[in-house]
Amino acid sequence: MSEKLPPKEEFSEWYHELIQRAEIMDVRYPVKGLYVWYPFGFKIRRSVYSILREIMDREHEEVYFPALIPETELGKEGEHIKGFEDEVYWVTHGGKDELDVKLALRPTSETAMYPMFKLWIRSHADLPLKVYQIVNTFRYETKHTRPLIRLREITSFKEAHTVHSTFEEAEEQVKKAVGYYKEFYERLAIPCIICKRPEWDKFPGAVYTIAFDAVMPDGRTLQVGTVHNLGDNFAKTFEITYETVNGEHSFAYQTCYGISERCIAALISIHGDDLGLVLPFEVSPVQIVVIPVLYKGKEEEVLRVCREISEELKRYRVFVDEGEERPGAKYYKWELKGAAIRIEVGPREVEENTVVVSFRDERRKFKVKRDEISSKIEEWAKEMRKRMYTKAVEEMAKRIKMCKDLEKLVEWVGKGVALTYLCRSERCGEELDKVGSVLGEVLEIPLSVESKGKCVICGEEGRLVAVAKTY
RNA sequence: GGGGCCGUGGGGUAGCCUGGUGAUCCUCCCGGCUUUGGGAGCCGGUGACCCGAGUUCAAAUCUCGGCGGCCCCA
Repeated sequence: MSEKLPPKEEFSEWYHELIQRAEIMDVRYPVKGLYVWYPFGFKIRRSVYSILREIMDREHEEVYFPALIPETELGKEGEHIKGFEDEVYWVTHGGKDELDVKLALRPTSETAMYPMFKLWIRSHADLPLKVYQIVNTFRYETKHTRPLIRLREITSFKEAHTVHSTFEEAEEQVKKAVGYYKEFYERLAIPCIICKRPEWDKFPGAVYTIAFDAVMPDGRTLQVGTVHNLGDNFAKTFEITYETVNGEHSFAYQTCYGISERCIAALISIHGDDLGLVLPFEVSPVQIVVIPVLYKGKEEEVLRVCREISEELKRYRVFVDEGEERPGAKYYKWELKGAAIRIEVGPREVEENTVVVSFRDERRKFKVKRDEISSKIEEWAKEMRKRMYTKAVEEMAKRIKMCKDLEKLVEWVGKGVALTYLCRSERCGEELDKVGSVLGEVLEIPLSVESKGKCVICGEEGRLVAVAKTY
């Protein structure tokens, strides 16, 4: 028997407790901002990232670049280094000797990759180049660190980097990347706001940045994905050129886009409830849990049926919980851990050739004929994902409010996301950014709203923007 | 950047103000008995005062420093 979780309304406490109790991360590692993946958490990571890999593998190749970047490369792109210099960890010594050239622990890998891209790319035939890697990155965060959300070591940064011969082609790639990320988050049943970040908040060195934001239960947003068009900024710095068909030399155009384990923070936070994790079937470490209801004298028969069911469903991640606890305790335990489908088998079910089934998101119980289970799983999984997505959109809608005047907006930001209109002037943008973070011009949002209106600051023609407190 | 609060078994806590008892309670964990259709009960057991210095006959308790955590404001 273990204690209840704090209610989800107390989001911060709920999140922190759940992360530990469900055995996702151990927060006790003795360095601030670094956390340990438990085996259970790591299984979630693995299935989430295998979706991401599957999507990436369609047109990218996986690579691995070193974690250490020489100061001379990291510092080459002026804007880029300005954006990261306060957060870089430096390796300054090799044993007792001080290094001639300090080595940075990658905060991101542009400056590790692009000097090599210069060597890899000679002619138009080498383009486009599309690669990705899933690696750890380091950032010396000074604000509150939080498991999966704000880390000093991001353990699971999926970063893709592409190189093209024209700006238009890079532009196309950005669109594709946005499409991939949409698909990824749809499979996790997580609705996102897709925005074009304002100038002052774009990726350092990029022409522009498109970002995916999830809305957390406390109304703050979590940036869970970014797509950058780098133009030829980095190509000029790192001399990435190619020979055209005509024999001329031209700078290449680049994009990069990334997703980190924040996607798992969103997954947990958006779907979870007062009892714990609710995970889509596809990513649940235990997709189906079978609970035997044992009575003295009838154990053997019930266990035999449970094991048969498990064998029949072995193409999924099934677990028969034969532990000593009573059934009720097991229900709570597997609800905490987000087992998607629960199957209960007791003497009654054995007698009738049925089982009791319960879905983690709904929690109602119903009887199913034993020989029908196997053929229904896919359908159940699909419906469950759909229900979860619909519910997530509804919850999101509750936390987003159209605020056409500034007073309302000021009042709402902090409780949730405000939608409003903003003209393109820098002054109005900065003014609005004082209220909360301007996420940028809204490109897509799973709600219906007018895309144009009057600027909330000056009253001129403006575009739809989102403003929120962010993680 | 500025301010405040707090570090006690694996987790959560009482004790600290006013120094001295076998360091409290819940939970987890281990062993046993008994039970099992939504967090069972009883018995027994393991396990802790963040680190360093100082004050003192005596420090979880007071002082200083370090490290770590949390919160508020900009």
